[in-house]
Amino acid sequence: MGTTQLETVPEPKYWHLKTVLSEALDSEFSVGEILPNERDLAARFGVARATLRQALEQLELEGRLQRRRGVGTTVAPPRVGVAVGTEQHAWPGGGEDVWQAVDCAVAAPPAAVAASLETGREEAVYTVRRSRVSHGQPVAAELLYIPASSVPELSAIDAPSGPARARAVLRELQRLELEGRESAVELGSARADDAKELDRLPGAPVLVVTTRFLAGGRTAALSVATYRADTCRLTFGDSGGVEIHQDPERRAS
Amino acid sequence: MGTTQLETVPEPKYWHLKTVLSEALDSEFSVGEILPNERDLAARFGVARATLRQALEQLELEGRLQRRRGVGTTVAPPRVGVAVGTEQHAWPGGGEDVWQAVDCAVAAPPAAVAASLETGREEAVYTVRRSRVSHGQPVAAELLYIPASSVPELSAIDAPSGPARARAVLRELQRLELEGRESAVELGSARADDAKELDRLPGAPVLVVTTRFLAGGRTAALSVATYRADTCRLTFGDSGGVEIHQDPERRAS
DNA sequence: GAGTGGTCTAGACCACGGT
DNA sequence: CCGTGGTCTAGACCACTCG
Repeated sequence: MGTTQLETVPEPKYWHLKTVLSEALDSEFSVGEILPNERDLAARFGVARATLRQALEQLELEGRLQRRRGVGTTVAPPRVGVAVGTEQHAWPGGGEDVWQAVDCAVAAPPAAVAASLETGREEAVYTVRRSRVSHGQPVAAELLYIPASSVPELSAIDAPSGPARARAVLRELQRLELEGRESAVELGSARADDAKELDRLPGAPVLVVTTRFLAGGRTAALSVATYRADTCRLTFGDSGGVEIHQDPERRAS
Repeated sequence: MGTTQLETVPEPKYWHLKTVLSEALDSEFSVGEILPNERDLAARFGVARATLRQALEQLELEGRLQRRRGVGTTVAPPRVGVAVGTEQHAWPGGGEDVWQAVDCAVAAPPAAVAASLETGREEAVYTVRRSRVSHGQPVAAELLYIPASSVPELSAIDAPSGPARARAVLRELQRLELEGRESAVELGSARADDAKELDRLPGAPVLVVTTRFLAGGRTAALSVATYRADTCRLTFGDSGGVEIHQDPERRAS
């Protein structure tokens, strides 16, 4: 009996909300501006707070928003482009480096790392922690795994634990002839320790860049770097590392 | 009154759940196996379904699980490595290509694309849709923007709309001398059309690879490719594109 | 039609950051 | 202390897949 089938596609509320908010961000807000709190926003749109939050989560994932507990929700600046994989034939720590050595331990690596390094299961490797800062904000945390066999000249007690030892290991690495590197990027979620260093909550989305450094026909070092997915755009260039200032296409709806 | 402050760090339930489930996946389940449904799992762990879902969401984000409405939750296979940015100096569509041309339209591109192409705001460009399949599964959807000025020999009605015209445009592109390319990777969420092609729901997490093809001192073409973030690991190699069969380090907690 | 995951609600309490 | 976002609950209904 004339059951008018309008509203043909019942688009989810949160999806529609996201679109509306996204347009509002473009036209009515400027970077850094603080949004009304979640309870007010939910009331204003006539939805439950959970639904509103679902929309905000998506916008945060896309780098449009930044939310901080106890503070509020702010409009995020455009993602910062961080160069990865330039200086194709350079060891980590060489030349002027964007990374800062934080610490260095000697320990057995995770199983997957050991397999990639083709070291024994329980064989200890140098584990260098580094952090990367861009525009005053921490953007990445890295763990660099270096088998002792890659730096044979180094004695384990060469320097006191800490940044000094980390730098000593990296310095020693430069002596090898680097034959190439292979990188992979995938989505992950921040472990508790990385999250702390990145000023995010555990579980925050990150881009994990795994790089194998090849020398002497094998993997001489392995880097696992986790970048903040909300604030970073990873750039790979073969054109001399030209900085792209162009805003990438907004992928929102 | 001896308020024993055990449980020192009230780790969120869903986080702990994620860890437990993750270990269970490693030890008690095999790839493709189907998990109990969400209501049963929630009951078994004594949490609300929403909490259980929060844990599952994280695991899906990390590529450990695959959920499909009306079907169930299954254990996902390891992420497939897809090569990006190899054949550094090749145009899209050249040689044996992993991409398949789907369609080609002539339309005004999004503002951000127009800016990157340095074309006029309303200037129409060829917009080629391509899709990429790996191991029988769709892994990426791409939009290739090519200004008419990059393929001057082509007449707009050279071929009927559809794959044939798409291939004609790509063929024409080969005539230019490619000077380099710049790529960037960032996290995004799938638009409705891309989601459909990738067999996912709108909003699903994707890795967006934006590539500028440089010729004649300017951007001759722009590719925006969206890869399924749950199933893909993007590989960048300067060592001849050696396939890495090694499982990357699991970033789960 | 039965069973699955996806959406949505209206509450509650907690952890954190500033005042 | 108050206000913020983060977590959690116990329901309900919807959209989809498949037998």
